[in-house]
Amino acid sequence: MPEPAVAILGDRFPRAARLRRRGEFDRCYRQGRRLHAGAFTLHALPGAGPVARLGTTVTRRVGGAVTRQRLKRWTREVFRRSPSRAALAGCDLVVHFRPDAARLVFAELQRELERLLAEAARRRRTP
RNA sequence: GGAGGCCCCCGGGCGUUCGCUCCUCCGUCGUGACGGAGGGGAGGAAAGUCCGAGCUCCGACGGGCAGCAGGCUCGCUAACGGCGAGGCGCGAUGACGCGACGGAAAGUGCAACAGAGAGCAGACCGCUCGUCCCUCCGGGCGAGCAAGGGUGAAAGGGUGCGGUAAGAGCGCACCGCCCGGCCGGCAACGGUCCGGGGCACGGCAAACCCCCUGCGGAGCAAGACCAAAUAGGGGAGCGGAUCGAGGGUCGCCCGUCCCGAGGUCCCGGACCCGCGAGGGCCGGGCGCCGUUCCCGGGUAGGUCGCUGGAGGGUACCGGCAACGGUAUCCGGAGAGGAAUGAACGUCCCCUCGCGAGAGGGACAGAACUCGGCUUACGGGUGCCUCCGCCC
RNA sequence: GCCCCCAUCGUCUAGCCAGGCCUAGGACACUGCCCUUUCAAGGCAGCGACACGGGUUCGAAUCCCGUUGGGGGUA
Repeated sequence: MPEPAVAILGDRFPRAARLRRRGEFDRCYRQGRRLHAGAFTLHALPGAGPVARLGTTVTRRVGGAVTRQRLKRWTREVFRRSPSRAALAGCDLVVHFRPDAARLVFAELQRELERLLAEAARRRRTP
């Protein structure tokens, strides 16, 4: 059976759509294009895979475990429903939060992250 | 009504949509995914990592020294620095709370400054007597004293009476203290009916230390297993007894078991000499096969460890209680860049607003698992204490 | 995750183990004055700290407990 296409994936977010190894993160940091928002950075690395893959990193300086987990969950939620997701198929993405991300609320994060995702998708089509 | 104390409980509920993770069942490809159905899915502190255990590895263990920890008594417990009850001390008007609470009549040490004197002490101002000088005030010398003043955190019992030149446990009464007996209590300790002692023995052991008790180390990134590559590789062992250099583990030392180069004897030999008894020589063999162990090589990855356990609820029984016993019921997370989220409706509480409505609802996220402690934090029931007012 | 260590002026540090001499010392920096035509250098003076909360002691930066905040090791 061929790998499931993005259209079949829909709004779902299984393991195949997540970065899971140290090396994959490092490759994004070193070779990926960086896009900045107020409190976080998006590292985007184009690839040949069938789906876009996402990883999230938060420094301990951001806050306690609850704060850091919340940011990761929000990030996944935005990515999962993002309209730019299909256009980014094959890309490896890492969202890294900086210490002042603790003051973010969901609506603000959603607006900024959507902006970066759309930008990444646009630059991929027209390099 | 206001301030507080103690114990216990809860940690938002219901519904819809889109997702995540694990388990079971079914189906398809195929042995791991995908699809479908059903079910489970953060806490009272999951936290800090401060104690105590289980579990795993370091080969097993004993003794001494060192080190560390604990330290009123009796219980509870797998264990504890935890909990319960009791004793003593301190704090609070009180309910109640807090306590590193063994030893200073073993030794060593410490006590700045002030003060005459700080450890088996001391006489600065004083008090008294004698004597001398002096008109008086007062002063010198000798002797006795420590009541009063003063210094200090601390100055060798307190109050009163007697006593005296003035004084002093010098004597007496009461209080306190020490020793012994008696009584109550398992004990810590208490009582003070009894006897003895005029009182010596100050403080600090979160100073060294002494006494008693306990403790091997590391930690699930412990540890175990698996396919593949360097690699169809290399090395050692595969009879017994005895002696035994030495080696190996928990900070050090010693010892037992353990491992063990090698020696001796026994043993073996298809080789050499001899007719033979036997002697010599060689050997614990080489090659091949089998088997055990080591190196490669425990690194990245995968699987296991991984959740059912000193488990929880209820009832009865024993116990003041902590807790224990019996019966019965329940099944309560197991991820791995790491699952509980997002959006909305409604109910509950609080704030703002005449109102429609708006905003807010704490501390905080499992990572091998338990028992505690500590810290953070929202709310509630009950009982109790003190104060004010009313009847 | 686990295991350790540390905390003193704005910065770097001494004192801590054996408590009192600490009203906490030094260097650089900062402020003012002197010197100089001016600046620098130099001299004098000043400002300025024991992370926080309890406890032990007559007395705590020092000893003990807790909290907070930093740092390191470990695959």
